[in-house]
Amino acid sequence: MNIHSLAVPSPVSQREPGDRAEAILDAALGLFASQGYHGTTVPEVAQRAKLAAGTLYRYFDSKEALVNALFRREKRRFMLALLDGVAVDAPHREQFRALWFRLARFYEEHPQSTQFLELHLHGPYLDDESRALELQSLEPVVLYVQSAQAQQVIKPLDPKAVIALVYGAFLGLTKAQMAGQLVLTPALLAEAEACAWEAVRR
Amino acid sequence: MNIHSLAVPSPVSQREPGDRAEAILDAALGLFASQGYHGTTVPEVAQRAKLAAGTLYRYFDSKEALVNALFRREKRRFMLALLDGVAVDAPHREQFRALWFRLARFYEEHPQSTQFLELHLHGPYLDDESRALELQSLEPVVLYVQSAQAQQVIKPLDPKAVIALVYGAFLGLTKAQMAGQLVLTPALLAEAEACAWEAVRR
DNA sequence: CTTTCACGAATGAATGTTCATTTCACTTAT
DNA sequence: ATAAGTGAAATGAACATTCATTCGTGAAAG
Repeated sequence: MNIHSLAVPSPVSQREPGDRAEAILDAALGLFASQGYHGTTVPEVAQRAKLAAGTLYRYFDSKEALVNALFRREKRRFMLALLDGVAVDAPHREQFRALWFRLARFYEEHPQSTQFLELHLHGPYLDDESRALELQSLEPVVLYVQSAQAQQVIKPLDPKAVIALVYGAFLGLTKAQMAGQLVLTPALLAEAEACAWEAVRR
Repeated sequence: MNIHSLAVPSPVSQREPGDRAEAILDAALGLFASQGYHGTTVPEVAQRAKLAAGTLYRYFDSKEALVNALFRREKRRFMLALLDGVAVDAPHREQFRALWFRLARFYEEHPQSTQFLELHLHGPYLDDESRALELQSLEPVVLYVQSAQAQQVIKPLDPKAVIALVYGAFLGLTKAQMAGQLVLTPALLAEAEACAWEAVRR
């Protein structure tokens, strides 16, 4: 996709490209999340990242490459926040609560990322690699649901329906908060967690 | 209006019964729903509505006026489908079921409308009138929830949280279906309705 | 009955603007 | 000096919108 060393003199490793590329991705996140892909211009992204429009193209081949790189970074962040170090041996009820509050924490710390991932899930500009990552990410959660179902703890629905219901409910809350209709206090989040559990428990 | 609207250039004398504006809105619905506002061009809308780009401007002042007219038409359709003729005297459990299946029916019959309304809810191109309609539409549903809460039938959460949870869960299902991960059979919808009720019942 | 006329509706090429992307002259570090 | 990185401006394409023109129709005139 972006930086190949084919047609260019071999790159001397005296720079720190990570920082600059990260800054571009950070800038793009806020803009894509609030204005969408087509509603955001490249010069806008560059300005927020404090560089000139042309310079951005040294880090990303195109606007499309940028949005895909961003999607993959945010998706990985999200899945890491959701699953990394989760206690797979805990009771299913405990795991459910843990997953819910990990969702809540990720949203609290990265609302733009949540918004971006939701908004761009079905964008036609996402490439095969991004789509593959999307599918692959769902797998561990499906396994959790199936395990809980095997223990008769969660209703025997299609696991993807279970996920859609619970995550959909969570997203509904975040949307209401972003629209200013609701404040997601810890108390409300805890009550909503109980609701979500009641929805899917056997 | 014009009784003889057979003035179409060559082939078409069997136009939509009423208005040409309706044909434009129909065309715009499909495009805005799948490509978003900025991702859709006016000539594209005109072509799908089978008229020239310039002609569209005889019916709508601008692209923004078009998307607002469309938003209001679809929002009204949606609220009508959800609430019109609902049995306000039935038990709350019955009303909940009725509302859920009205959602399902509307989605089944107008998936693009569901998608459009969800996608454009927070677009900065929506004007004050559209936003006012949005807020006003929520009111009857809030009243239903409050009534059920007064009867100790639904959990005493913020009514908007109840709505966000239930409608969010429903939207989660529709998204999963549109992504091809799920098929919303009548059986699944009925099971999901039971889940949603378990989530919010007292 | 046929021709002419008037006028609103419809057209699509033209307009000015904005965009993604490229180019190039300049800086900076070696 | 040289190589690599950078920003400002240039470029060409695509966009929303406009407008001079054409078209189709019913009425009027012959």
